[in-house]
Amino acid sequence: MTEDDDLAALCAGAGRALAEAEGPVLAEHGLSMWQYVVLATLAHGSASSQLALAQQIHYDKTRLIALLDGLVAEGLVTRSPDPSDRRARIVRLTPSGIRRHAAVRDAIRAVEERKLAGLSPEERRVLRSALTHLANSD
Amino acid sequence: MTEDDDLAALCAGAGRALAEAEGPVLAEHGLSMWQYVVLATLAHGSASSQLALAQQIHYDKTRLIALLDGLVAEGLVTRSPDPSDRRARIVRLTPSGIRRHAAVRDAIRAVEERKLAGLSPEERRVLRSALTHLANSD
DNA sequence: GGAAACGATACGCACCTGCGTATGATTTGT
DNA sequence: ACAAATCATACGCAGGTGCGTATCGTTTCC
Repeated sequence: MTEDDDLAALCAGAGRALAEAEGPVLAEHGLSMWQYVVLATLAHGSASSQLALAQQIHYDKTRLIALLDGLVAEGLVTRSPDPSDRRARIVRLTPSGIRRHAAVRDAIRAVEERKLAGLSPEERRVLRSALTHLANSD
Repeated sequence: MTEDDDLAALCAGAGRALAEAEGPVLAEHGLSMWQYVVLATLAHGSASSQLALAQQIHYDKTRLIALLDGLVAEGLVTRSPDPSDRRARIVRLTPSGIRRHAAVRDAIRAVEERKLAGLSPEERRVLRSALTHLANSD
């Protein structure tokens, strides 16, 4: 019985299961998946311009504008001109955005914790490391 | 440094990387991702009706018809009436479909092998088992 | 045996997505 | 200083996606 599914299919299945479990949590906090991804990326601090942000999260740069508009309207992020390059805008979390992200992140982690139940710490470590390897190889 | 990305984000990243690597391989064999998923599912033998097939691969049942039409037109699968329930159609791989699937599956596995380079057999085992666990829990 | 459920199919709709194009402001390279 | 590249933004288009609805033949269940 070589069950041997494609790795891609396994990733897709796990990803879908996680997304389905996390969807309601995001909804409770009034955020869409992409809005959360933006907040998380900004919280991580690794995005300078809007273009860089779009590339980092693999989101269409022309539609990122509307996404950010929504977050700005909710007071979760700000768009300020970059003093060193006045073409670019620097996107930053507001204090309210920081709080919102922290709250949602904790809720998300609780959901993941539940989905990971039954896996040893070592298995979890290997899982994360292997997924990171797959995402960054080649 | 609690890099600690969301598991969902990690799965998405790994899945995207695999899909990007496998896309060209599928194209070389003249198959779309969904066509390959159907072939693989049929090869696995675990689908009776078209409805069951759609649910198994999480594909919209109303659009599965056109997908199957394409595969039938290419002579890779057949749609025959189920003798035990004349409403249902049994979808089967043709000999040509079996060969096509085997060829693509081998090519896909070679790609995955390359992406997995650097992971020990034990790590690969844990990865597969953990992903399966995530996909099937709850 | 008649009503309700079910499978395959067709069709339309609303949304999301990636992609190309355009424009204005600003920076960079020569 | 002038041309070319760059960033944010707007707009549209073609394709994919899930979802609801309808029809037709068939099966199930009282």
